Amino acid sequence: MRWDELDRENCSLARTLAVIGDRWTLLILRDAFLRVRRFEDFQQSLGIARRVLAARLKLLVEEGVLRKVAYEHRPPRYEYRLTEKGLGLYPAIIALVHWGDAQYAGRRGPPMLHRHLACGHDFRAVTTCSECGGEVRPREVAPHPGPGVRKRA
Amino acid sequence: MRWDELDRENCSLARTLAVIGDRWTLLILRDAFLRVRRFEDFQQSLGIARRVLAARLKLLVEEGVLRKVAYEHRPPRYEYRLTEKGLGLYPAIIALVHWGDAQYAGRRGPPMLHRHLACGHDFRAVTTCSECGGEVRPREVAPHPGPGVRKRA
DNA sequence: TGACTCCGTTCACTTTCAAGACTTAGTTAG
DNA sequence: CTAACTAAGTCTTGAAAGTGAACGGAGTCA
Repeated sequence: MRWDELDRENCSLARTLAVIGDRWTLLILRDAFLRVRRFEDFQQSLGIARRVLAARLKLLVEEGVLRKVAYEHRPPRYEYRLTEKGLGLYPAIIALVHWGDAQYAGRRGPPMLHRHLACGHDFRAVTTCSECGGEVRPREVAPHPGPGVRKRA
Repeated sequence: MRWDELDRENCSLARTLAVIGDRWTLLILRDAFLRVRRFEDFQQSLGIARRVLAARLKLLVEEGVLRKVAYEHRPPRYEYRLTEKGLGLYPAIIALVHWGDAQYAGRRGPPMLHRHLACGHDFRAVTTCSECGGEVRPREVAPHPGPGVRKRA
């Protein structure tokens, strides 16, 4: 199967990865959450090939994850900002960061901390159940077909 | 920058993506969470090139995300199972699935539902703060350097 | 003996990526 | 007016990774 057929799969993860699943996109979005907005800044922050950066930004704009906002008119220059849809990826990104912190931080601790402004503390992300509020553990979840299933071709 | 230099970056997301950030790995892990365990089953489920599947499984075993368990001795055959470290990726995966559900599910609803066995209900994953228990929203988080920071080279 | 199973490996391409030079459109300095 | 500079891409070229199909090994089954 080629990658560009993935978005037709009957799986929300596959459709998500068709948009943000390549090697660089989540790092671009991490930078976006850290208020990086301009082509040149993304490029220098990530060391990504310019051609690839241009392609990724284009896709993210087409998908509505980022939007281009003019910040200068002569010459016209645009910056890239997260949309609401893009902001919706925050839980996934913070979960990946937290996994990296747990697995790869040295004895000195993680390179970044995250302060929850609502309570003022540095926090870990905890995945909880929308129904009972309890923490969700992988072995306590049973996936089953939902209303949107289609049969495999 | 080449991809194999990423794990030296001073960022937990970069180090995480160095392990699970390629196009197929999260789909392999999705299958693993759905109790797919054998080479042939991964290959047929995903339609991935066998060469790539072999390389990914090898890396995931080396990284301790999966482990090989013998299920037959003559001829020796192994299956791939999630380790505790691998199970730790569940919050990230469920967050990505939830984003896909929210953005791409048709009017009939998502293709898969997830039942929380602790309470018996189908649930959404909610990212909450380990300190105050409140739901975390992206604009309410301030990242700042932690004890493990190193200066950029 | 021959067909079959499972887990990979090899081969012959095709596609994507990395790194840096180049382009375009406009601004600022001399 | 000209030259240098900036930002946002685009182009080029060799290297790397991915694709799909065929092949191999080690054993089972009829």
